[in-house]
Amino acid sequence: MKIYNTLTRTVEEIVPQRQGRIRLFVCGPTVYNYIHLGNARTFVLFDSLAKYLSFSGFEVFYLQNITDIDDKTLRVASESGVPWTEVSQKFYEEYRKDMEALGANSVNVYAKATLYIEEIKSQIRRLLKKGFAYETSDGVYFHVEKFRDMGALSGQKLDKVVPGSRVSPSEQKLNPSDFVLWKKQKPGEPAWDSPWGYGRPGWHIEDTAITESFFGKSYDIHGGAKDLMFPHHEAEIGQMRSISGKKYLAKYWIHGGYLNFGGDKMSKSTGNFILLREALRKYSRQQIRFFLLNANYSSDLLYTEDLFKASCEALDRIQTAYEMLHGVEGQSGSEDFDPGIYLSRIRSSLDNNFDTRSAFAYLQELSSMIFRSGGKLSPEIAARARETYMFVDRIFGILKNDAVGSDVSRAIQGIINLREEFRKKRDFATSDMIRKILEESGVRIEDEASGTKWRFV
RNA sequence: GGAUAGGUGGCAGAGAGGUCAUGCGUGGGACUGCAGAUCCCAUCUACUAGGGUUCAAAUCCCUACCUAUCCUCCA
Repeated sequence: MKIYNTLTRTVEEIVPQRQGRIRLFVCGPTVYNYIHLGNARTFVLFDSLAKYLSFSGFEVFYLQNITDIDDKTLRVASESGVPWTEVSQKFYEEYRKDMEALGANSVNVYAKATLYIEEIKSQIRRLLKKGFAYETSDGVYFHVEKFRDMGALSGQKLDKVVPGSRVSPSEQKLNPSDFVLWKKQKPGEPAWDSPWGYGRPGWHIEDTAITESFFGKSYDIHGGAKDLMFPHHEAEIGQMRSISGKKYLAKYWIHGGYLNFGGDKMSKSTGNFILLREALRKYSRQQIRFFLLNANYSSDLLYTEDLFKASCEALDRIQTAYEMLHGVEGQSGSEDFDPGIYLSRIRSSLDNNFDTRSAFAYLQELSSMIFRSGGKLSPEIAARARETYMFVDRIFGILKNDAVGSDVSRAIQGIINLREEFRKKRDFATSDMIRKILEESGVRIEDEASGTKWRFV
């Protein structure tokens, strides 16, 4: 498949460094709060991408880091009067629960930064030895001027970067863009022993220490949302390539767009966000995933209630067509068609820079074909169509596969049979009441010529 | 100031030189006890502006304007 590589600014065929195996790393969350829908967008993207790469025949190893020590962790800890380790542990667990609820289950290893302190120190030691880092009274810093390719990923030129307003005058940095590798301990802060005294790792170094542990000095794909491109990903590249001397840290860099909310980027620091778990209370994970994936992954996506609803309508139609496949009459329709072409079109859309929007458009076309057939498809065609839906579902997780034949479904079927008795007697007042009560309980029923269908809403 | 990505029908959003994107919405009809779902017809000849290249441009080139994001923690 081809994918847009931020590093080269072109769409490139993915050719892994090791035949048939892809090593994928994605920046995970800083666990000091619940994740929001914008975070979820990124994780759903890479979850789906990892699954698609697997389906495309690659053996994928998907690694994600967990930032479990950070200024924000400490701030939350001191505000709530809870040890920082409890804050991290709690929100790490909540993050995992959220991912589970979202069906994002393709990560092989979640690596917590604090479990890699030795590896982090080893990297810092090597950077110091090679002259890429220097020590000051408050920490160890990476000297950006020593790394020629600094800024290559984002296109930024060091001398044009406006230094942040938060750079305090007391800092002894050689260049305003120098970033911290090791933060020396301040009173009351947690710390680990090191050649540079007690302290804790900087944010950027944890990722390269973790990826080096698992993948070595170079791997295939690095993912993340585009807000991490500068300076975080630049810093990672600077650190690892300075150590390794290799051409790449990762050969392909994939950046996802933002989820915007109320005109602005969804962001924890501005308070402009919807928590994923809040969204999951109102909507199904299928609806959330479809909404997040029904857009170009690198473009920003606007969230509004209306747009979300429209997306749900579209998904509903796909879902209804899929369900219709279960009840086909087994007779050939006048308009037989080949569902296989939709599957191959979906695959080529995905092969083309993971164009999920077009892939879904084809799925919608397939759905229209099924509706147009009026439910009269040969079993063979129905089976092939079902295959297409299942393929899409295994990668994107957008279809509801309610267990038909479960105890619950038998109970619901019983109620529907009861309602049918009233309908036969033309007691519509009672039958409508049953329908209304079922609807309020989350079961929608629809009368069709072939019988009454039901589904969860 | 620098960097990056963009400007497509009522809305969202694909396409990347010549043929229907798709979905949501809207109007009408069919079906139905009603509702829903679905179908049919209609609505829509849309591509920021101005130049150019070409037999042909939403798609390529130039100019202008506009938007978003990053340069500070951020998925």
